[in-house]
Amino acid sequence: MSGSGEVELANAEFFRALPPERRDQVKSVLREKRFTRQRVLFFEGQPAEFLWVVHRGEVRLYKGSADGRITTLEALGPGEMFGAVSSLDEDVYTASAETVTDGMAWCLPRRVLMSLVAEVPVLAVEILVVTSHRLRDAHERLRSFAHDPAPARLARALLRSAREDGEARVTRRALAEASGTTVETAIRVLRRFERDGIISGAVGRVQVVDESALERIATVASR
Amino acid sequence: MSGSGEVELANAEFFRALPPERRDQVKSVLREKRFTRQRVLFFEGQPAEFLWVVHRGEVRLYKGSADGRITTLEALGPGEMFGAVSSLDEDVYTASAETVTDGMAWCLPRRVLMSLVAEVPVLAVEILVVTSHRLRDAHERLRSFAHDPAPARLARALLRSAREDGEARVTRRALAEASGTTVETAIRVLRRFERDGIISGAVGRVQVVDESALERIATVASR
DNA sequence: AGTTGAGTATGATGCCAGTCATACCGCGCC
DNA sequence: GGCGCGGTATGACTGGCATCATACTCAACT
Repeated sequence: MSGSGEVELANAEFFRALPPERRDQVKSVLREKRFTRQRVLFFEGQPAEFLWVVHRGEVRLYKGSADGRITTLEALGPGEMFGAVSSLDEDVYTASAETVTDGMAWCLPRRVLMSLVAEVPVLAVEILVVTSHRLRDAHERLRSFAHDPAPARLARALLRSAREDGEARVTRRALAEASGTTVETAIRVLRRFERDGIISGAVGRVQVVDESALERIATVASR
Repeated sequence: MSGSGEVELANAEFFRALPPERRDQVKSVLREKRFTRQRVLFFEGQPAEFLWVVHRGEVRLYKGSADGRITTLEALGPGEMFGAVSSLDEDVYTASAETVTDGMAWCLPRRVLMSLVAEVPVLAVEILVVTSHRLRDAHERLRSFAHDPAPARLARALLRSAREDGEARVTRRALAEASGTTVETAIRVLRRFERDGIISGAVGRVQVVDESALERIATVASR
């Protein structure tokens, strides 16, 4: 995620790789989907109809387990795309998408995407760069989930969602779902961070005070 | 991973997207790297010099933690590529690669890869399809690592590495590293599987007897 | 045959974290 | 104001899994 403002079509992932004249052409096919917070955009398993690009607001991709637990896979902000992977090589979405805040997203129909990529192959490179980055990210989180203790994973999640000023607008629940643990553990750990002067807490908000301490916790073997 | 035989250049990932005349041309630039088992091909953090494609044998990508524990990210067989993601959008490898068996791999220098993609953009689509598939895979494992108990994760790893006849040539150690647990737990869980008649064990080898039972354990909330 | 080492196996111990139950607080809503 | 709800918080209980120590089996090597 990269900031919470608003992004021009021309600067958004995917669209920025489009030649300007094409961009206007595509614009007419685009649907604009306005949304309020905590709305499901699509569920895992539904037919992948669109490539989505966030214009304003925040969206998260997640997966649910059989027992109802949820894991957040990606948090996306203005300019970032999602649904591309499913649209290109699978016919259904392989994760669910939910809005975090109010906002708006552009939707590009799958068929248009396909023909666009066929005509303007550079688009594939653009999508590839984004996908590559996310794959590396997923690999690193995979390693972390495999062996890192909960405090380290939570520290990572905190650093991820904190802005430049160190503030993170996230609930304990959101942090838990992003770091593969439960709300209770998140609360306990964050409470300890607060006692140690590493963060200061508030409702639905966490202020990172000692960033380097968090980074130490996130990376070190922790014992 | 897809079988353990040998693959023709023309059928390998990446190369199959190349027009035949180009293929011969590229062939002359290719290096053939022969290897024995348990050899490190490259470490995480080293400059990404090549795109690799397995010709014969098995290779795995992995990451190590500060405390020495290892997580296997991908297991790759004949025809499958790796190092592409790093080569394209980063200048260093973002994971380590190690051979599992004896075999051979083709190495395509990074510069050649870059210019090839620029000239033959369809290559980007080919790489994108592979990368997309791996990203979806990584996401699913991420969910599994976040909340699934060790038996479910091990069952998954077993199903992944079993061939059509149900035999998996893996050590307990390899299974542990692929499922985010320890050798001891892997042993314990596999022992229980064996008692329950789900698998039959041997040194460095596991025979899946009751595949559907494994699938149940892998997917169900396990309690 | 004896040695070595890798893989496999088991039990004891302890910690970490998940579950359950409960409670408080602030806030929006009726 | 009273109510309900979501987020936060805490304590008691429980269980899964890691750690450590130890030992067995088998194959390779000498």
